[in-house]
Amino acid sequence: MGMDLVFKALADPSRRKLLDRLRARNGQTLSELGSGLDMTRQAVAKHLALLEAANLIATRKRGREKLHYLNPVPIQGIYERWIGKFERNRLRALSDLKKALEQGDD
Amino acid sequence: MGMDLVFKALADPSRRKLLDRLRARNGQTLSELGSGLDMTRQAVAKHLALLEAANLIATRKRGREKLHYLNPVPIQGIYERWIGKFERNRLRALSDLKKALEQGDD
DNA sequence: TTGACAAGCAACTATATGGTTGCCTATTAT
DNA sequence: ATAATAGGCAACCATATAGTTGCTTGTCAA
Repeated sequence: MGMDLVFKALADPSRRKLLDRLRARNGQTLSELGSGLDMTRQAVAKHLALLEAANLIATRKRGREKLHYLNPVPIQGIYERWIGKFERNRLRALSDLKKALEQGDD
Repeated sequence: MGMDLVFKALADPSRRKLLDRLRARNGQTLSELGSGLDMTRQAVAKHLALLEAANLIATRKRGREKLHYLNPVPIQGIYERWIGKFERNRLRALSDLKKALEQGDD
Protein backbone atom coordinates (compact mmCIF):
# COMPACT_ATOMS: atom_id res chain seq x y z
CA MET A 1 0.00 0.00 0.00
CA GLY A 2 2.80 2.42 0.79
CA MET A 3 4.68 0.87 -2.07
CA ASP A 4 1.75 1.57 -4.39
CA LEU A 5 2.23 5.29 -3.85
CA VAL A 6 5.91 4.93 -4.66
CA PHE A 7 5.30 3.23 -7.98
CA LYS A 8 2.50 5.61 -8.93
CA ALA A 9 4.77 8.53 -8.11
CA LEU A 10 7.59 7.17 -10.25
CA ALA A 11 5.26 6.49 -13.18
CA ASP A 12 5.29 10.09 -14.36
CA PRO A 13 8.24 11.51 -16.32
CA SER A 14 7.83 14.98 -14.82
CA ARG A 15 8.11 13.55 -11.33
CA ARG A 16 11.18 11.53 -12.30
CA LYS A 17 12.74 14.67 -13.65
CA LEU A 18 12.05 16.41 -10.35
CA LEU A 19 13.80 13.59 -8.53
CA ASP A 20 16.72 13.92 -10.93
CA ARG A 21 16.93 17.61 -10.17
CA LEU A 22 16.90 16.92 -6.46
CA ARG A 23 19.58 14.31 -6.89
CA ALA A 24 21.67 16.91 -8.68
CA ARG A 25 21.13 19.45 -5.89
CA ASN A 26 19.30 18.60 -2.69
CA GLY A 27 17.17 21.04 -0.68
CA GLN A 28 15.61 23.12 -3.48
CA THR A 29 12.42 25.16 -3.19
CA LEU A 30 9.25 24.62 -5.20
CA SER A 31 9.99 27.50 -7.54
CA GLU A 32 13.56 26.42 -8.11
CA LEU A 33 12.48 22.90 -8.94
CA GLY A 34 9.85 24.12 -11.36
CA SER A 35 11.93 26.73 -13.19
CA GLY A 36 12.23 25.99 -16.89
CA LEU A 37 9.90 23.00 -16.77
CA ASP A 38 7.14 23.95 -19.30
CA MET A 39 4.46 23.48 -16.66
CA THR A 40 2.74 25.79 -14.20
CA ARG A 41 3.93 26.16 -10.63
CA GLN A 42 0.71 24.52 -9.43
CA ALA A 43 1.39 21.44 -11.51
CA VAL A 44 4.85 21.16 -9.99
CA ALA A 45 3.35 21.56 -6.53
CA LYS A 46 0.98 18.65 -7.20
CA HIS A 47 3.84 16.46 -8.36
CA LEU A 48 5.90 17.28 -5.30
CA ALA A 49 2.92 16.54 -3.07
CA LEU A 50 2.65 13.07 -4.59
CA LEU A 51 6.37 12.46 -4.22
CA GLU A 52 6.14 13.52 -0.60
CA ALA A 53 3.12 11.29 0.05
CA ALA A 54 5.14 8.43 -1.42
CA ASN A 55 7.97 9.26 0.96
CA LEU A 56 10.33 9.77 -1.96
CA ILE A 57 11.07 13.29 -0.77
CA ALA A 58 11.09 14.93 2.64
CA THR A 59 10.36 18.62 3.15
CA ARG A 60 11.25 21.31 5.62
CA LYS A 61 9.85 24.82 5.91
CA ARG A 62 12.22 27.74 6.14
CA GLY A 63 10.39 31.05 6.38
CA ARG A 64 8.08 31.30 3.38
CA GLU A 65 10.09 28.70 1.47
CA LYS A 66 9.66 24.94 1.43
CA LEU A 67 12.82 22.94 0.91
CA HIS A 68 12.76 19.50 -0.68
CA TYR A 69 15.10 16.60 -0.01
CA LEU A 70 15.45 13.27 -1.83
CA ASN A 71 14.83 10.08 0.14
CA PRO A 72 16.32 7.03 -1.61
CA VAL A 73 14.99 4.36 0.77
CA PRO A 74 11.85 3.40 -1.22
CA ILE A 75 13.93 2.92 -4.37
CA GLN A 76 16.03 0.43 -2.47
CA GLY A 77 12.82 -1.45 -1.66
CA ILE A 78 11.91 -1.80 -5.33
CA TYR A 79 15.31 -3.17 -6.12
CA GLU A 80 15.19 -5.82 -3.43
CA ARG A 81 11.69 -6.95 -4.31
CA TRP A 82 12.55 -8.51 -7.65
CA ILE A 83 16.28 -8.93 -7.61
CA GLY A 84 17.57 -11.84 -5.56
CA LYS A 85 20.68 -11.51 -3.42
CA PHE A 86 22.63 -13.73 -5.79
CA GLU A 87 21.66 -11.94 -8.99
CA ARG A 88 22.93 -8.60 -7.77
CA ASN A 89 26.60 -9.01 -8.53
CA ARG A 90 25.91 -10.37 -11.99
CA LEU A 91 23.49 -7.52 -12.80
CA ARG A 92 25.80 -4.86 -11.49
CA ALA A 93 28.59 -6.20 -13.66
CA LEU A 94 26.30 -6.16 -16.70
CA SER A 95 25.21 -2.64 -15.96
CA ASP A 96 28.76 -1.39 -15.49
CA LEU A 97 29.74 -2.93 -18.80
CA LYS A 98 26.78 -1.37 -20.56
CA LYS A 99 27.57 2.05 -19.15
CA ALA A 100 31.19 1.72 -20.20
CA LEU A 101 30.17 0.86 -23.77
CA GLU A 102 27.27 3.21 -24.41
CA GLN A 103 27.45 6.33 -22.26
CA GLY A 104 24.10 6.89 -20.58
CA ASP A 105 20.71 6.86 -22.32
CA ASP A 106 17.11 7.56 -21.14
CA MET B 1 11.77 6.55 -23.35
CA GLY B 2 12.27 2.83 -22.87
CA MET B 3 12.47 3.62 -19.18
CA ASP B 4 9.09 5.34 -19.36
CA LEU B 5 7.48 2.04 -20.32
CA VAL B 6 9.16 0.34 -17.41
CA PHE B 7 7.83 2.82 -14.85
CA LYS B 8 4.35 2.84 -16.37
CA ALA B 9 4.34 -0.95 -16.29
CA LEU B 10 5.36 -1.06 -12.64
CA ALA B 11 2.74 1.52 -11.66
CA ASP B 12 -0.10 -1.00 -11.61
CA PRO B 13 -0.55 -3.36 -8.64
CA SER B 14 -1.88 -6.17 -10.84
CA ARG B 15 1.22 -6.05 -12.98
CA ARG B 16 3.46 -6.06 -9.92
CA LYS B 17 1.62 -9.10 -8.67
CA LEU B 18 2.22 -10.81 -12.00
CA LEU B 19 5.93 -10.08 -11.67
CA ASP B 20 5.86 -11.47 -8.14
CA ARG B 21 4.24 -14.64 -9.43
CA LEU B 22 6.88 -14.96 -12.12
CA ARG B 23 9.61 -14.42 -9.58
CA ALA B 24 8.11 -17.25 -7.53
CA ARG B 25 7.97 -19.55 -10.58
CA ASN B 26 9.44 -18.57 -13.92
CA GLY B 27 8.08 -19.70 -17.30
CA GLN B 28 4.33 -19.71 -16.60
CA THR B 29 1.59 -19.47 -19.23
CA LEU B 30 -1.00 -16.70 -19.50
CA SER B 31 -3.72 -18.84 -17.93
CA GLU B 32 -1.51 -19.97 -15.08
CA LEU B 33 -0.51 -16.40 -14.30
CA GLY B 34 -4.12 -15.26 -14.33
CA SER B 35 -5.63 -18.04 -12.28
CA GLY B 36 -7.26 -16.81 -9.09
CA LEU B 37 -6.68 -13.12 -9.91
CA ASP B 38 -10.25 -11.69 -9.88
CA MET B 39 -9.82 -10.34 -13.41
CA THR B 40 -10.62 -11.72 -16.87
CA ARG B 41 -8.04 -13.53 -18.93
CA GLN B 42 -8.08 -10.67 -21.42
CA ALA B 43 -7.15 -8.19 -18.74
CA VAL B 44 -4.20 -10.35 -17.72
CA ALA B 45 -3.13 -10.60 -21.36
CA LYS B 46 -3.11 -6.80 -21.64
CA HIS B 47 -1.00 -6.50 -18.51
CA LEU B 48 1.47 -9.07 -19.77
CA ALA B 49 1.67 -7.27 -23.10
CA LEU B 50 2.65 -4.06 -21.32
CA LEU B 51 5.23 -5.86 -19.20
CA GLU B 52 6.68 -7.40 -22.32
CA ALA B 53 6.77 -4.05 -24.14
CA ALA B 54 8.65 -2.67 -21.14
CA ASN B 55 11.10 -5.53 -21.43
CA LEU B 56 10.32 -6.63 -17.89
CA ILE B 57 9.36 -10.07 -19.15
CA ALA B 58 10.48 -12.16 -22.10
CA THR B 59 8.22 -14.70 -23.79
CA ARG B 60 8.61 -17.92 -25.74
CA LYS B 61 5.95 -19.85 -27.62
CA ARG B 62 5.61 -23.59 -27.02
CA GLY B 63 2.83 -25.09 -29.10
CA ARG B 64 -0.36 -23.28 -28.28
CA GLU B 65 1.08 -21.96 -25.01
CA LYS B 66 3.07 -18.79 -24.38
CA LEU B 67 5.62 -18.98 -21.60
CA HIS B 68 6.65 -15.89 -19.63
CA TYR B 69 10.02 -15.18 -18.04
CA LEU B 70 11.06 -12.37 -15.69
CA ASN B 71 13.80 -9.98 -16.81
CA PRO B 72 15.34 -8.09 -13.88
CA VAL B 73 17.65 -5.82 -15.90
CA PRO B 74 15.34 -2.76 -16.06
CA ILE B 75 14.83 -2.87 -12.29
CA GLN B 76 18.57 -2.62 -11.88
CA GLY B 77 18.43 0.53 -14.01
CA ILE B 78 15.94 2.20 -11.67
CA TYR B 79 18.10 1.43 -8.70
CA GLU B 80 21.22 2.91 -10.20
CA ARG B 81 19.47 6.04 -11.38
CA TRP B 82 18.82 7.53 -7.96
CA ILE B 83 21.10 5.66 -5.64
CA GLY B 84 24.75 6.66 -5.75
CA LYS B 85 27.52 4.07 -5.58
CA PHE B 86 28.44 5.17 -2.09
CA GLU B 87 24.94 5.13 -0.65
CA ARG B 88 24.38 1.51 -1.57
CA ASN B 89 26.13 -0.18 1.30
CA ARG B 90 24.48 2.08 3.83
CA LEU B 91 21.00 1.52 2.34
CA ARG B 92 21.45 -2.22 2.10
CA ALA B 93 22.43 -2.33 5.75
CA LEU B 94 19.35 -0.30 6.69
CA SER B 95 17.13 -2.55 4.64
CA ASP B 96 18.58 -5.74 6.12
CA LEU B 97 18.02 -4.37 9.59
CA LYS B 98 14.44 -3.41 8.79
CA LYS B 99 13.70 -6.85 7.42
CA ALA B 100 15.21 -8.51 10.45
CA LEU B 101 13.03 -6.43 12.76
CA GLU B 102 9.69 -6.41 10.95
CA GLN B 103 9.32 -9.44 8.72
CA GLY B 104 8.21 -8.33 5.26
CA ASP B 105 5.27 -6.03 4.51
CA ASP B 106 3.43 -5.08 1.25
C1' DT C 1 -12.23 -34.56 -37.76
C1' DT C 2 -14.30 -32.43 -34.37
C1' DG C 3 -14.45 -30.74 -29.79
C1' DA C 4 -11.87 -28.56 -26.20
C1' DC C 5 -8.35 -25.68 -24.73
C1' DA C 6 -4.86 -21.59 -25.04
C1' DA C 7 -4.39 -17.33 -26.67
C1' DG C 8 -5.28 -13.01 -29.79
C1' DC C 9 -8.12 -9.06 -31.46
C1' DA C 10 -11.40 -5.19 -31.13
C1' DA C 11 -14.91 -2.07 -29.45
C1' DC C 12 -16.72 0.06 -25.64
C1' DT C 13 -17.11 2.15 -20.66
C1' DA C 14 -15.83 4.20 -16.46
C1' DT C 15 -12.57 6.25 -13.77
C1' DA C 16 -7.92 8.13 -12.65
C1' DT C 17 -4.66 11.51 -13.68
C1' DG C 18 -1.99 15.57 -15.48
C1' DG C 19 -2.59 20.01 -16.37
C1' DT C 20 -4.93 24.42 -16.37
C1' DT C 21 -7.09 28.91 -14.42
C1' DG C 22 -8.38 31.74 -10.61
C1' DC C 23 -8.08 33.10 -6.09
C1' DC C 24 -6.29 33.13 -1.20
C1' DT C 25 -2.57 33.13 2.61
C1' DA C 26 1.89 33.90 4.60
C1' DT C 27 6.46 35.85 4.82
C1' DT C 28 10.00 39.14 3.47
C1' DA C 29 11.91 43.68 2.15
C1' DT C 30 11.44 48.70 1.14
C1' DA D 1 2.43 49.88 5.91
C1' DT D 2 2.54 47.89 1.62
C1' DA D 3 4.28 45.70 -2.38
C1' DA D 4 6.54 41.71 -3.98
C1' DT D 5 7.60 36.99 -3.40
C1' DA D 6 6.72 31.92 -2.15
C1' DG D 7 3.43 28.88 -1.67
C1' DG D 8 -1.58 26.66 -0.84
C1' DC D 9 -6.45 25.52 -2.23
C1' DA D 10 -10.23 24.29 -5.36
C1' DA D 11 -12.86 23.66 -9.50
C1' DC D 12 -12.65 22.32 -13.97
C1' DC D 13 -11.16 19.81 -18.55
C1' DA D 14 -9.06 16.47 -21.56
C1' DT D 15 -6.98 12.34 -22.07
C1' DA D 16 -4.96 7.89 -20.60
C1' DT D 17 -5.82 3.54 -18.77
C1' DA D 18 -7.92 -0.68 -16.50
C1' DG D 19 -11.35 -3.47 -17.13
C1' DT D 20 -15.27 -5.55 -19.57
C1' DT D 21 -17.86 -8.31 -23.38
C1' DG D 22 -17.89 -10.68 -27.67
C1' DC D 23 -15.69 -12.94 -31.31
C1' DT D 24 -11.77 -15.18 -33.90
C1' DT D 25 -7.56 -18.03 -34.54
C1' DG D 26 -4.45 -21.73 -33.63
C1' DT D 27 -3.08 -26.25 -31.53
C1' DC D 28 -3.75 -30.57 -29.25
C1' DA D 29 -6.25 -34.96 -28.23
C1' DA D 30 -10.04 -38.45 -28.72
